[in-house]
Amino acid sequence: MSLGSVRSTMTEGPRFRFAPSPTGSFHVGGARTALHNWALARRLGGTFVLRIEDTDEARNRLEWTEGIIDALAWIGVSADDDHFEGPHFQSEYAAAHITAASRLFESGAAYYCDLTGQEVQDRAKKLGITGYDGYSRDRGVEPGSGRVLRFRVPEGTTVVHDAVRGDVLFDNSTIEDFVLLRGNNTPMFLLANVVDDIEMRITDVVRAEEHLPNTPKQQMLWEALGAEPPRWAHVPVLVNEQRKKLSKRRDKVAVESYRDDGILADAMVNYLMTLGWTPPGAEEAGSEIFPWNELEAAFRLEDVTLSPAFFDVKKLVAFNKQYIKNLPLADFLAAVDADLPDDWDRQRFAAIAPHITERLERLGDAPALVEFLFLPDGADPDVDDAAWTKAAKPDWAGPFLVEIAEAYASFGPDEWRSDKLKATMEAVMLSYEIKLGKAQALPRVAVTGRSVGPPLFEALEVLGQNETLRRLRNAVTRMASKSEAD
RNA sequence: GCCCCCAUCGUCUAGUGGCCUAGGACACCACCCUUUCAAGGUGGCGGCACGGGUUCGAAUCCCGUUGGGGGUGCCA
Repeated sequence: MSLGSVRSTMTEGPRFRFAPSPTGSFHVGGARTALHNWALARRLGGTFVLRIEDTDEARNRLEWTEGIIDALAWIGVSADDDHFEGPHFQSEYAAAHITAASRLFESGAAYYCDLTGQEVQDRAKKLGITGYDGYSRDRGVEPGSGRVLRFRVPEGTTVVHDAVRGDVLFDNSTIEDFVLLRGNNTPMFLLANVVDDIEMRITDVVRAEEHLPNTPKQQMLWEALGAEPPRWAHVPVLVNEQRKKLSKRRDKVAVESYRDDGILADAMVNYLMTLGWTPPGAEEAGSEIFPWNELEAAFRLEDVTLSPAFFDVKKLVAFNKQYIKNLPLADFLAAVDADLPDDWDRQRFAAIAPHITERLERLGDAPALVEFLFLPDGADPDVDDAAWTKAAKPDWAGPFLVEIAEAYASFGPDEWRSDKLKATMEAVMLSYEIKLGKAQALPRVAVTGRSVGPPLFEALEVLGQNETLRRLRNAVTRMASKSEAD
């Protein structure tokens, strides 16, 4: 990853942008917006511009920015791709913001006001209105310390053409003369944002719906600055189970936290894309699982839904399960490696891995499933008492266990294979008139400590004859002591 | 309060006036398969918020009601 200014080689085509503020973690909603912009930029042969809106938090800039770029890379938005441009930093455009503000003042599109925040509030209260009443519109206030620059909202109606929702009309009389420059002469978000977009020749603004109410103000600024406004698109917000906008405080929203939980990037990307949109062909396919290149080729703003979407972790996990199951073994081993204890024998894990991939919801579930294979020599697994009691209950359980242990003891070194282990158990169980499902229960608890896990005979093959016999004999002893106690 | 947006199964959605007795995915339930658990297969449960219009015909168009959400800073 390089933080140097990466210039896109794309010179034509639409220019999209993704403009996060560097506040630490990367929000899943932001990830979805980035994905939308990315899909469109690539499909349309355009550019994805990354701009870090770091107006006042410049100190941790590098660190946060690296985090954002890494998170973007994780979801496939790669800074090395030809369609990627940036990062640009809002803080580096401060001069342009001030210049634009001056132009607006000189043209009369904006004016200074010397009221303090408190005075504005007091006036509003007295007048029975909310917000600013336009007090200084025609007072001819000159620039000066403590004076804010406000935009002179013209009369009329502002029409926002939105690719997702169609035309949205705003009566300008409902929009107050908003602040462009603070009393300390620093630019407000709205101004900085618009000036940056103009400077970066942005043609398409695709973002979450929460920005829709800002849009008429921004559009008026574009026009006042003599620029042609971009194409707008506002996608619905992501909400929690209470149907509130996902928030950092209440909800688990950090992309990194899902990654750390063992959610695969492809699963996250695929799931995020299905919120507010369905890939065409999903119904015929009976599945919503699609590779990125197909999602990218099919995504259209016009097809995006209009209502907020619940970020459902259950469905995310369901997607993740599919993706883990479909992962080539080598990729699975690489992905899960970080979740395995350092001292586990990787070769041994690789031997059992094919039998656990379809049993995992998250990568991090892997260790618990096969722990019994990685105990120090001579150590016994923790036995689930309920599972043991249940498996040991039938009258035949004890004698059957003894016979299995004896049969397995007679295996030669080359015979210790899952197919033979299974065949032998099937032969023994015949005289007990039980099925394999019942027969394997006690040996399973004896060897793994639990009633569920990977297929037994495959696990035994990996465990090896010595350790298997030791655990089986241990269990035989336990059965014996139990019947004595009775 | 004011402005804006939205409204199909529990959830994500398909549906752009007749193809809808409303389709799929996730979740849930049952059965089958089975070496436990998974996976897989089959089936099931379950929805057009409400009220008025328009129309031969409305989930689809219009109006209203209700409900939800977003925004309303010298935050971004």
